[in-house]
Amino acid sequence: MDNRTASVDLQRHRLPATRRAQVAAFVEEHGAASVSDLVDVLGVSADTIRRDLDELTHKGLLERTHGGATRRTLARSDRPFDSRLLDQWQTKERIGVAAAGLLEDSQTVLINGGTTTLATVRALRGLRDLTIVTNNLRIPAEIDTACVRELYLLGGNCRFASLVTVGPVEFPGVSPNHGHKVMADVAVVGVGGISTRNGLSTTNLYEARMILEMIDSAATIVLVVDSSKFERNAFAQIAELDRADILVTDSEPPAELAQALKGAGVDVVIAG
Amino acid sequence: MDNRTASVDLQRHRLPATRRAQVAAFVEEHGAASVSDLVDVLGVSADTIRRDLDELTHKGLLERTHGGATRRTLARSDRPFDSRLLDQWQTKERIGVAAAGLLEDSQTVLINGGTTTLATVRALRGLRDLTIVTNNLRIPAEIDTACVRELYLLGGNCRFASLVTVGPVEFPGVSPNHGHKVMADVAVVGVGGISTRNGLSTTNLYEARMILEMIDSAATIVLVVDSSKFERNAFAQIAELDRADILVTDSEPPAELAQALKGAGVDVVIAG
DNA sequence: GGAAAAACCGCAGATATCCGCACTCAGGTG
DNA sequence: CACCTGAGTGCGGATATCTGCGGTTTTTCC
Repeated sequence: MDNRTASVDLQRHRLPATRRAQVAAFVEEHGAASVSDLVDVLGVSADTIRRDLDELTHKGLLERTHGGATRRTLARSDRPFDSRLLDQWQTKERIGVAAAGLLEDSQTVLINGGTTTLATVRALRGLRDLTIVTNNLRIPAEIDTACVRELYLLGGNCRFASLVTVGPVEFPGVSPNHGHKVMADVAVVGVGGISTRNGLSTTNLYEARMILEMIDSAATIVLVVDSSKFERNAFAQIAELDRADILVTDSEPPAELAQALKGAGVDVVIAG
Repeated sequence: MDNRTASVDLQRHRLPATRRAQVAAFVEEHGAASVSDLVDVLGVSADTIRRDLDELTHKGLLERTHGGATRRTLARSDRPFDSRLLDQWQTKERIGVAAAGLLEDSQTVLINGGTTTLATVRALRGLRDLTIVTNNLRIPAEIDTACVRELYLLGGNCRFASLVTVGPVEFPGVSPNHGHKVMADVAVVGVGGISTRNGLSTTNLYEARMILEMIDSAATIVLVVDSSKFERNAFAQIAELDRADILVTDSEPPAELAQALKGAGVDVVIAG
């Protein structure tokens, strides 16, 4: 119930996209939800919920049923068997589904490395005509090719541990003396730490620089961060909190951080 | 019966879809279930259960019987083992080992896409301090990290079928107005066809251009090609035979091609 | 052959959904 | 500042779906 109240608080005067992400997160967490449940939780009319549900169904994030919606029946092969890993996996998948709810057909999306961003990519099924730019080498094998118009991989030095490249967010041009910078609608960014005092950080200096470039290159910044990163500082600072627009995570941030996020104008979506 | 009480608790806003899922789960778990059983468990009328059963049968999730339903008879799992694929695989591995034998510690190696080049990468174990530049997305996950000093991935448009990128053989520079061309000791190149009259070819125009750039960027060109490619012409021509230095393959080329290779100064290595 | 159980059919009440419309509100534009 | 525009939302009424019930038909089994 307190959870419910919190959601209503966050929902007030926020973007429709944020609410839709919350709907997606709710359904993903509970496995199924009725329209009336969602009306209670989010405090909007049933019609609006239905429209959200239809929208999310169109994106392939959930399955519409009479009276509500259910989680998409997932038949995934790479589910970990270790139950502790399974918990983490489910958490990340939920965050992924909520984040995918923020995207729209035909957008250009920048995506960096990490398992949480990868979960977002797995949740894209149903979207269409996306242009994706990433340094994450695992994305081409995992993504549903039906969603993408083009996928561009950023070149650079390869890091084996995380299977990403590090380098400029840019492609060599046809003429050798100037490259193509990238402009995107949305950047989906995973980071190593998010804290009140130092903002966003990650473990690697070059990666930090790369993420900052991505942030500079996109109109809307969506952070996908699980709660274990709250108030943690990784080695290299990336940017202050106010560079982000929406934070998708799995549980309420601690009070101080929540306050800072609010002050920085960051919408928070709780997925689970 | 306590089970029933629990169900009643959950029954508040139960979605039809949820109930159907429960029906399916019940039948799946018990192997079979009668309508009256399900009526007891789920607390709805027999007609509703029947309609659910019909629905689920129509979706192929279970088999309808008089008075109830049973688990769907399992699909047969015998899959014919394709020994031809195994042969091909072994052939490629042999070619890979032979090609890896041509490389030396501390070299810079350009590698393009394809399963044969990937076999070469798997055979690198034992070499040290290599600098590798590739457009093959599968290499970072497969390569033994002990062999490499640095691995650079060429950025560009991603091709899903082959998991490679296509784009210039070049990296964006630190200053945005000139890129870094690449110079390598060896290029390990797989192609789609090799013929007396048209030389080297591949299925994709952009890939052809990229391979040519690789050839232009390396001192020594090693072709890794299995014998099924002999005298075959793929869609896009890459270069004449004389651009290659060494051909590693699995069996003697046909006479005419062997002659042409000799004329072009290409050493032929047969991987036994 | 006949009785009991199961399935089918049509109906009616309760929801859920669909559709058009009006209203709000932020973001341009003259 | 007035005006327009378009997305987002809530509302009322028409329509569709779900569900239980009584009545009828079919199946099962003795």
